[in-house]
Amino acid sequence: MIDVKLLRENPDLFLNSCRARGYGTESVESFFNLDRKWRELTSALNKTKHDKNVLSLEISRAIKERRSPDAIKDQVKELNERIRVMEEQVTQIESDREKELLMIPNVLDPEVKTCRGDDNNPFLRFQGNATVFREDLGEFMTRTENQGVFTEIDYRPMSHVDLQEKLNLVDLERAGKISGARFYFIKNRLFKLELALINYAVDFLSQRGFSVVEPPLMLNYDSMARATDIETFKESLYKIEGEDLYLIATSEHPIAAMLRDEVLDQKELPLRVCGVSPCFRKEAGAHGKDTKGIFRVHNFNKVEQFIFCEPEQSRDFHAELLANTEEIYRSLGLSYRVIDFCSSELSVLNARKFDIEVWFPSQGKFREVASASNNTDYQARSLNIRYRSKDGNRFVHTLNNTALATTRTMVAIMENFQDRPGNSIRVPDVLVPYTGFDTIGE
RNA sequence: GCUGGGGUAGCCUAGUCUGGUAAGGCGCAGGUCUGGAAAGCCUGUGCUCUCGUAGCUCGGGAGUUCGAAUCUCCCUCCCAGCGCCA
Repeated sequence: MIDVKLLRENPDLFLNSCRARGYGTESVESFFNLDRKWRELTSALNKTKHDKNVLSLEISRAIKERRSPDAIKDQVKELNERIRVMEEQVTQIESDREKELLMIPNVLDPEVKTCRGDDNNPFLRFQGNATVFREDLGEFMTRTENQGVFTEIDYRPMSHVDLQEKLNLVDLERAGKISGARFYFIKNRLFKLELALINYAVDFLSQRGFSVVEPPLMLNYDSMARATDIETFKESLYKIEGEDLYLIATSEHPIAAMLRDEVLDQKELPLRVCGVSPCFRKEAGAHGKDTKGIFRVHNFNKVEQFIFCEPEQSRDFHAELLANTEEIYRSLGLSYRVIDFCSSELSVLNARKFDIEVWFPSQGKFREVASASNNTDYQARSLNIRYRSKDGNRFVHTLNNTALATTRTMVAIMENFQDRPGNSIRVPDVLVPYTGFDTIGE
């Protein structure tokens, strides 16, 4: 939720943000219309309530002085009826105004480029040495603005779908039989690799000041609605039938909601939290995309980074979150590019967002593996998370970034570290202490 | 799931029986004092707005009443005991 005071003081800030995102400005205009009506009505209402309070005291006094209060009582009854009618109107206007307010997106970080379409997301940097099939060199160099470092190969590596079937690592068919498309059984050494990835990421973040939590996997409507936006409800969330509960789509949401309605001490900030959990997603907006394999699935495990901090520091911590994930992928030996997001591609919550996209040689594409968001005070205001400062209680800023989602990272490992005939997969060196083996297959 | 006890401002607590418009302490901020500090003393310290001799606020909602932290009902969360259970 945005800052109403700031909106009243500086409407242009929000109008410009809406325009840059490609949203209409109707919400802002409609808000001001309703706000004007609300001011007029609450003023009249408060005056009437004041009159009532005065008369009420008068009754108290009359009783003490042994005078009859009946005449005053009748007056108050009349006022009560007027108050009841006015309150109904105010409640309606407040609810309409609130709806408009929730439609107004966060103010963009001034660094965000005004542009549209994910093809135009500004490229920031490339890291690594990618294995690139000759035919994909054009795509690779375009996406890295000719800064990509690569090793050329003259064949297309096996897709993870074929490889995992060949090596008996995933059973999609039976998962489909019992649950449907986009479900999977992970088996054997691939499962141990998954545990290794989780443990590696948790250790990595623990060494960098993060506490670790396994969150509730379901949230009630109120907490979920405050932690996220309408788009997530439409595209991602599974509802539990007959209960006020939703399966989480990321541990970001329970971690953010964890501190809702709390006032933190300034000393507690920054608060770095690492969340580990399954994530459940309907993928409603992705019909036909990535239908095979485990790249896009209805549930997967993810290690998430989350930071609560003071407003002045959120840009620095955004950079820290990005650097952490880059370091994890670099240490795994995977090549990636970092992109900044276009104004039109950001979610309602985001002030700014970076993505990390790893090179998948069999697909011949960079694909998203991590998403680093700075939600400034937007999420914290909805969740009412504040801290005590010299200037009174202020809303914290919240930031999040994937540390590592297991399925996508395993796909990346399968596609980048398979041998030529697709008989085995090399385990990244940093994971060997966790897996206890250095090869899958053979 | 059952029984009992609880939820009051950032924290702790009084008020609830007997309805009359949230008392006090801690912490925090400012002032006074001081060479500087501590202590003491004074002031402020829930939210909203149009900033007032204003309105709202006692876990949430509904009811009774001129008036509810207080009485009634429903819900919720916490604690203890019992039951069930991986």
